[in-house]
Amino acid sequence: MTRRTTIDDVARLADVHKATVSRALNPRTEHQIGRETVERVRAAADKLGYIPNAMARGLRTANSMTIGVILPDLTNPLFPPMVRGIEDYLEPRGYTALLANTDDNEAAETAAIGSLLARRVDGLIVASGHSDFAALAEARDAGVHAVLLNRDAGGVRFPLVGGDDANGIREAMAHLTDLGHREIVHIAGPERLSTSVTRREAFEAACAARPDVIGRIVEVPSLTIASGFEAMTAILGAGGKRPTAIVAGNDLIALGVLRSLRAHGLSCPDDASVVGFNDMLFAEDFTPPLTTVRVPTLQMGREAARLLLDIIQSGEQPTADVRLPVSLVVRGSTAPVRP
Amino acid sequence: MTRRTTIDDVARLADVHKATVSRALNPRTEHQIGRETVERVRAAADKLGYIPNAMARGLRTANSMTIGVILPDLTNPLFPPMVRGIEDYLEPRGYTALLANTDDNEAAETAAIGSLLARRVDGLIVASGHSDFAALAEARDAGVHAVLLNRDAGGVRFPLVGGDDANGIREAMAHLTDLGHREIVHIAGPERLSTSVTRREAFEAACAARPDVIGRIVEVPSLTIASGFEAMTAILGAGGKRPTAIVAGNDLIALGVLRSLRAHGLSCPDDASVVGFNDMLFAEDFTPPLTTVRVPTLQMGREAARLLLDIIQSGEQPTADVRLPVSLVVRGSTAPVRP
DNA sequence: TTGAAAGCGCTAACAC
DNA sequence: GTGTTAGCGCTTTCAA
Repeated sequence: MTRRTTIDDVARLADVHKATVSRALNPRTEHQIGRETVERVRAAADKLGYIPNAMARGLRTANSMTIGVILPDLTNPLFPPMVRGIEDYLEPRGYTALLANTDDNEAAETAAIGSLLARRVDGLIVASGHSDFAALAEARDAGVHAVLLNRDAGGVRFPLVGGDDANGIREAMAHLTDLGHREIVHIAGPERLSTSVTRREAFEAACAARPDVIGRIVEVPSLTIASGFEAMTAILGAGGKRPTAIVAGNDLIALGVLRSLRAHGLSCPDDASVVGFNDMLFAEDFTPPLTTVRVPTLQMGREAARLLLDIIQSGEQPTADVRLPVSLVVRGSTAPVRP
Repeated sequence: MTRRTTIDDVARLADVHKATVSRALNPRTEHQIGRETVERVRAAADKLGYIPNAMARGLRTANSMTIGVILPDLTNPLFPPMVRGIEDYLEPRGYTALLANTDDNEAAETAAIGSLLARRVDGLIVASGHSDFAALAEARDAGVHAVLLNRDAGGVRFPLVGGDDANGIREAMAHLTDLGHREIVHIAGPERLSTSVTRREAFEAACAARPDVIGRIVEVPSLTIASGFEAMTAILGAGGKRPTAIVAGNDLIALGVLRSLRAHGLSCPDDASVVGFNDMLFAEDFTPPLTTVRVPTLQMGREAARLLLDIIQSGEQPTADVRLPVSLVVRGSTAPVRP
């Protein structure tokens, strides 16, 4: 890699001091410099293909124009839209996102935070919040600004941008009861995830408000297809009355439920209705197309980035969390209960 | 954000010179320092929570330990596994990936390259290659090392890591002809993508080798569900004999084909067999589950990262491209041709 | 409006 | 085995 052009090269060619080059090329200080000089500097910079070194600038200005994004697994379809939303907001503002996958694993969380702090990120967007995210405290101690995305964290308090999960469950339950369902099982995600708790509580509240509805909760250890499959298989294997509807903790669980139903020779929605959560990619292409709660993941990413940049620029912590509206999308996996 | 601890703080506490701290904390130079001193420095660093400033280090060493990843759209399910593979390889080696989405748009490509060059990435992995990626020349001129992932680029020559697409199409065609299909349409992606060209040529070759097979090619402008839907709708709308099988340029197109079939009240695979390409996430959950060519995207990402780091460390350009094996996954969207 | 000088935090060459 | 010195490429006082 041949030596890159530096500000001194440009200064020499334009026959000015490098400080002048710096000012001429920075939109915020450009007005301090004579019109003609700016032109000359620009011409020189263009000619040499000068691209300022962001590391040198960052070292001097003490901000890296870089945002760390911590998520469990990019391969989980929930996250790419969030990341895209974040990047779309950051990019035109000169910021770059640094991604770190944690796989819900404490060692990786610690490593991720360490790597991001070493790169002196100006802020953190944490989409992998859970109740015992110890490494997050390190970031807090380092004075890094952070915003939580989708999932709340336990110990460390940062503002949260999420969807209105409780309302999503309410709508799902209203839809199912309208269809005549009275025996409903909620397959809930692990308690360490705030979204699981919110959804479960909303489910319980909805049942409490409708004494004719018999609600039951099954908790699974992870929000995966496998967990959904196993939970549904257990439900079908157990004796007693089969529920007529399932409210899954998320779409992956719902997909596992669909697969289990199929494996048992049962039909959805004829033998059981299923509702998912998130409206992830391809939810409409499953067999049957999934009725689910749409969460505006792309917009959530944008909002998180916006909130974080606001915090960085103002230096103030915001007062309240941001809850974006969700909406029920009715498709083929729900139907009136069979007589 | 309170001032972070620097190497001088650690030096003061350990009562050594900062150069000693630097050496003691760097695994590669640690042996130069006395055992006891290393311990003392480590203790001091731990106590202060010292995390070296990667920008300062990068400025001094002239490498950022950073790799730029250029892709069309993270939201396209083809890419998250590749990115994950890249990150999994980079992370334990101290590198971080910087993502840039281009949306197949020239302005964004230029902006992406510029932003990555400003951050002085040590190398580039380009998953958005196409025949007129002009901005790539800028990277080449800057002396940046690069590896192409999945798609080849036109003008600028860099090593490519991809799947054995030609063989994938051969296997798909063998499968279809075994099932008795003789009228087959290939819905090909745009010519600017090397994968489209390779697949199309393999399709043509397979047809040429089987004179009893009537192959036809329909080209679409993008590898999307919408393109697949429109193409299939046009095929069904046109008079003449309907093909008994479709070889889609990728899974998204195949999905569009499935949707179109359904919209026309036709059944897959009864009225037409469909083969996709990539085996992207959830291909097995569609209606019907998609027969497709599995491309090892995660492994391709790893390989690309490995190749790039090798190039960076050795300074040598590799001789040949890397082609990873692909395999046909037979599922429900293909069946024997109806008599 | 522009120049000079200092320094961000680190590592590498050179001393001893 | 450890200290000294210089400098990576930039921005930002302070002067003029």
